[in-house]
Amino acid sequence: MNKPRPSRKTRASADQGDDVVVRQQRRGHGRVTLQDVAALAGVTAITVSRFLREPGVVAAATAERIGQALASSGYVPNRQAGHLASGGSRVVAALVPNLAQSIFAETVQGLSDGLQAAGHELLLAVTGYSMEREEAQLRALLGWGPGAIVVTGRHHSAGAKLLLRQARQGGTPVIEWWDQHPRPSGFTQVGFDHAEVGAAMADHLLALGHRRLAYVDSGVVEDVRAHERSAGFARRVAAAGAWLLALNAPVGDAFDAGRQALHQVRAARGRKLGTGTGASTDTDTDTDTDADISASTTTSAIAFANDQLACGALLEAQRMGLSVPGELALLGFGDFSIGRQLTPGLSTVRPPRYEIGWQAAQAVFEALREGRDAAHRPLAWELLPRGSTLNSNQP
Amino acid sequence: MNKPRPSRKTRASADQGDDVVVRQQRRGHGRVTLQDVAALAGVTAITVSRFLREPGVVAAATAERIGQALASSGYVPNRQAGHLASGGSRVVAALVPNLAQSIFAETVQGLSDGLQAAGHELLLAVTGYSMEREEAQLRALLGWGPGAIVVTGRHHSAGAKLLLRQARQGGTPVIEWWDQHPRPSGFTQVGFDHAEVGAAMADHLLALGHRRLAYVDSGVVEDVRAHERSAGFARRVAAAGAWLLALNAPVGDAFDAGRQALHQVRAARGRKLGTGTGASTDTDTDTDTDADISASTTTSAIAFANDQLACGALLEAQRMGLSVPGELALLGFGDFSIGRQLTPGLSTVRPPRYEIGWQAAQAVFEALREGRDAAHRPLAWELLPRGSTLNSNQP
DNA sequence: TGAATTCATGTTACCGCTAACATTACTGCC
DNA sequence: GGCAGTAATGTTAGCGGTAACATGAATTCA
Repeated sequence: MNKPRPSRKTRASADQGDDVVVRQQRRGHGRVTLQDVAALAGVTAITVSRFLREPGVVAAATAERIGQALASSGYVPNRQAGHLASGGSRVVAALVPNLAQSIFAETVQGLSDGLQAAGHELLLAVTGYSMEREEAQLRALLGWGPGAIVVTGRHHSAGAKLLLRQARQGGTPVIEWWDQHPRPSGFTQVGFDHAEVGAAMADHLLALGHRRLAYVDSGVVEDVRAHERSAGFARRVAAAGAWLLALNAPVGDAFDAGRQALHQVRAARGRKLGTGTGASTDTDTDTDTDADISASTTTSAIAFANDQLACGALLEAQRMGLSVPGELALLGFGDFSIGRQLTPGLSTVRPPRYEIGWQAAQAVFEALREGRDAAHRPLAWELLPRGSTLNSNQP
Repeated sequence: MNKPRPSRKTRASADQGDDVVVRQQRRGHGRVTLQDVAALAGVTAITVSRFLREPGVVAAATAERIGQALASSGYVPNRQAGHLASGGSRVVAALVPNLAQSIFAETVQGLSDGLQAAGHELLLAVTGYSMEREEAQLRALLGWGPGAIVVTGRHHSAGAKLLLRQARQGGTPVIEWWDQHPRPSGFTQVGFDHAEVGAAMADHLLALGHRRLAYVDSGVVEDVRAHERSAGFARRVAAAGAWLLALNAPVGDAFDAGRQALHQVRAARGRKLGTGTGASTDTDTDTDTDADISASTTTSAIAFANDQLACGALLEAQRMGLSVPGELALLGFGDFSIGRQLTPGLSTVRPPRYEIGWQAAQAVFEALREGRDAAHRPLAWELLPRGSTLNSNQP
């Protein structure tokens, strides 16, 4: 790591001028530049530039020499200069709430794979489920003049929304992934409607005859999508006139949280319980229409914001000797491998984790190609009934 | 997303020149520039530039006006131009083999968190455990003139090594994470010695009296670090004169692979078995010193390349009615939550997943601050004995 | 009080590359 | 053979910032 580099000769250097005060030359990175390659090949920089972008436009003989010059010099193009000059950019900025042990890791991988194939690059920022941090990150990323921006969900701070609108106005495609909502946000959405998933989860349990349900929501206050699933679940339960116990998972390790949540639900036997943190009051619909509270006075099915919570509860239920799904049915979200491995297998919803990333990349390409907003990409999810809700003697 | 923008007036425009052919102006991104802000504040661009980098150097009154101009204009600095002009860069390029459901996700998060605090940005590439792809990615990332480069492990293609050396020569810190080897690679290493981990895993099982061991290595051929753990394990087993069955996990879902691996190990009862793919022949040390093959002729302990494999095997063992650790001890690597949740808990090694990312960021800062290579950062891992190897009546 | 110094800001040139226009060499054609 | 048309390459002027040097006003100090 030695800073001093051989001083490349510059055009305007008055070599022999003794009394002429020579302004100290500004030095670049010391890397090989287009100029250097061009000199090697006996052409000017612009010819090499053309060759790099469209090899066909230069004469065959020239192309040959340039090719050799490139190879022998170890030239690495300076993207900053290129993008500055052309105004374009092949960087895609993506923002995710979280990466560690989350569904987003696979989505980022899908995006990365998709971009890769087209020679785009990925600038990634992790917001930690904080809208404030998202806005700051967004501001920083915008400095790179990204060719496109991918943000998670449709809920952002007012400042972030402004930045996104401005970017879009400037011709930068903005894509919201992991969400899809009837009420348009103005940006291309690649994902699915979480309220619908929540409703489907409720339907599944209701169809199996459960009338006293519980929903364990994510303990992360800003995990808006989890709350939407929760709300969708609650509405459907209310519509069916069934009984709902809604609570939020404790913070900390998700498996442990699931275990604790199970105990909370069991402890609430026979009595109503509010949400844990009171964050999302609208999901707190304890639809206690006593018309239908028939035989069982205790919760017979629990749905969870994610598979980790559900698996924790499943393992705890087994430890307690509770029969699943006989005494208690459990339903997760996310379709993580582990859920399929347990016995009974965890019923869950499979979101298109990887697909969202891949399709987001395709949406970026579409927008850049067409010069206008890409179409929404509603992606399919799937409810996977397994042993934690289905008795073996049921269909 | 409408391209046409109001044409900002340029300095050299001969507004009234009728017969003077005016060269078509080149247009930028249409975004607010430093010039615009400066004009608003009644100063020149350089003053605003100074204010942004070091607010103290401009007069209080000027600072006030510039601050207002910045706020009202919605200025977003153009990093490309800035870095081009100054030669510096606040981007850190990081390469990981994989993100989805892997230990690297948390490491990237650690890096992201560390960089964030210091106003650096993260340019991420996923190599898919392919050295070829790593080299291509590296070449692309270098085009951004990153302020530092973080690569996974110390094994790279010849071309990639050359690029890294060149970058380092040019003053760009290069950091290798997730590895730490006595033989220096020339770059700063942030991680631990995987062979040592393998040895410790063997020691743990040997100390418990196991003499017929199996090691299930990663099925990913290019997962060099897993192979190093395997080799370290094998050496220690050989040194102890115990019996080793080494095999590679099948590809596919890691839990399923673990299940299958268990059957393969059981099927090998009494006979030797080569490695599955033959990738790492040096781990294939079937140290069949029959001196010590006493009572049991069947494998009594299996170590795995990762927790997913181990958990798969643990669940399968339970399904088969095998007693763990009575008939079979199981040991994983990675310390994923799930291992702690199962009964018995999975004995495993906890690598400093998040810490590696965070410390890599610190190493970047150190290198940039000191102007030379940062010191190696050997990080501690920990073997966590749990129920899958320890009988409850053992200490 | 006037020269030296400091402080605040401006001017110029340049980072490395590419858009727009210019030029040159080569082709075909009547 | 001269001229239009085309193909290949060159020239110029930026993109939006910042390093280096310059300048003028305010301040210090002998």
